[in-house]
Amino acid sequence: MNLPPLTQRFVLHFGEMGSRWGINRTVGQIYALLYVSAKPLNADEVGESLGFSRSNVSMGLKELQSWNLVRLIHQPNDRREYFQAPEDVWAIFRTLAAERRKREIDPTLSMLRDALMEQPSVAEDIHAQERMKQMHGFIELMTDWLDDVQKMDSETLTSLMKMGSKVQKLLEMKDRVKQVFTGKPAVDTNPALESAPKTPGGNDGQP
Amino acid sequence: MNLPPLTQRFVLHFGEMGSRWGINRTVGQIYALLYVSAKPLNADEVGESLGFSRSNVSMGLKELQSWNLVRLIHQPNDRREYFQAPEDVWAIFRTLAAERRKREIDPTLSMLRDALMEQPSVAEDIHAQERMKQMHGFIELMTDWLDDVQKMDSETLTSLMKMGSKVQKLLEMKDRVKQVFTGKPAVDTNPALESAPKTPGGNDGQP
DNA sequence: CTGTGATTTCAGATAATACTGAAAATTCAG
DNA sequence: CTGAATTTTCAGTATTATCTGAAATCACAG
Repeated sequence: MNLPPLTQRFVLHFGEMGSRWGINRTVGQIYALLYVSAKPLNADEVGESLGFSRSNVSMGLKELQSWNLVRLIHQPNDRREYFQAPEDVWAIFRTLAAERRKREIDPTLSMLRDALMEQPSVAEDIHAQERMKQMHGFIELMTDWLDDVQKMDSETLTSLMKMGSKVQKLLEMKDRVKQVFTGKPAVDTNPALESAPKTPGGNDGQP
Repeated sequence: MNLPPLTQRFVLHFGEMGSRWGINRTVGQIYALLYVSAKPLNADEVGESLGFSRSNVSMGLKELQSWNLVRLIHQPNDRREYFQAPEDVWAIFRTLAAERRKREIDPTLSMLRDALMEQPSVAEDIHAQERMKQMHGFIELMTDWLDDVQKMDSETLTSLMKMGSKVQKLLEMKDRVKQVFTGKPAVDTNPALESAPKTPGGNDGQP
């Protein structure tokens, strides 16, 4: 491996972290290299740079393509395939979230759905099914929310995230505004929202 | 393995998914079993139920403890250690998020921080460092947001998530309210991000 | 078509992980 | 203390995943 120092550090780190992220070293390093590279690379260049066999690179790139994490392009007058990683970090995150969800969440969701349709035959399974129901509800809440926010554009999401927990204050504000219009405390589908410290009548005593 | 049908399906599924989630089959199955179990189990019961050797169970439980995913308790008049998985799915999620972050994100963040302090020595590294800067900024945005959000209680979070992308509407509303105070339209290159505290009358919701 | 360059496949080699049983260490009642 | 019950460690084995080189397949200019 003969890479400039910063690039090398980045690449090696991704290789090592790979195991924790559920990808292998090769794939991690290839992605890292493509991510920091200023120009698209072909498979030989990747193999050369990282010291992997040509076939290993081929499999790694195939894996990355199956994750939609690299784009395949062609240079004029060159039959070889060139690869690049998309630049926009938000786009990368969206892709990653979608793919991981497809592989790591959806199968579980579907298994849980099936299990919840069954009639438990023994006492232990009654409790087990109740637990699965809780898990199912939670995962569905999370994935539905993710679907929703993934529709928003990156700038809006950035703004929201920078607000952090201040969105809570906005909710309270919304609530107060609503009261002005309706003349009575808002009774939303979301009871928790009413636990605002400023809400005139209904402080139910929080921690 | 001799488990009631629903429990068995759940356990086997977690075992298989384990590889995708970066844990091994044993650990996945043990956790699944504890999760659906109505009562705490000791290591022998776990091993018996799942058909694992006693030592394998011991290592699996150790792993789960290092993730803070199981709680160790004692029964009166019984020297054996019993294990249970916390019930609250939100609490489980918070633990999982915290642990995964510690293992899978923080090391990368720290590597990126280091790399950004260096002076690139060759042209390629200048570009590479710029890419690392983008990645670092994004990850920091996400983790800071997560820190913020993790402080909120589960009910509030549930409400927010059920709103989904409707929070966007709130932002717009906030913006209009601000116009009333400042007498001029908000800068719209970044419509949502008026979080700058410099706006004279516009309290954007400080703690 | 044909031949060359490029890519993929795959059987076997290598490396990494998971699992077990036996032995060591720990815990605690008596 | 002692010793039985319980848990942990660890060396060896089994299993699984990764990687390679050679051969097969594919793509396309001529």
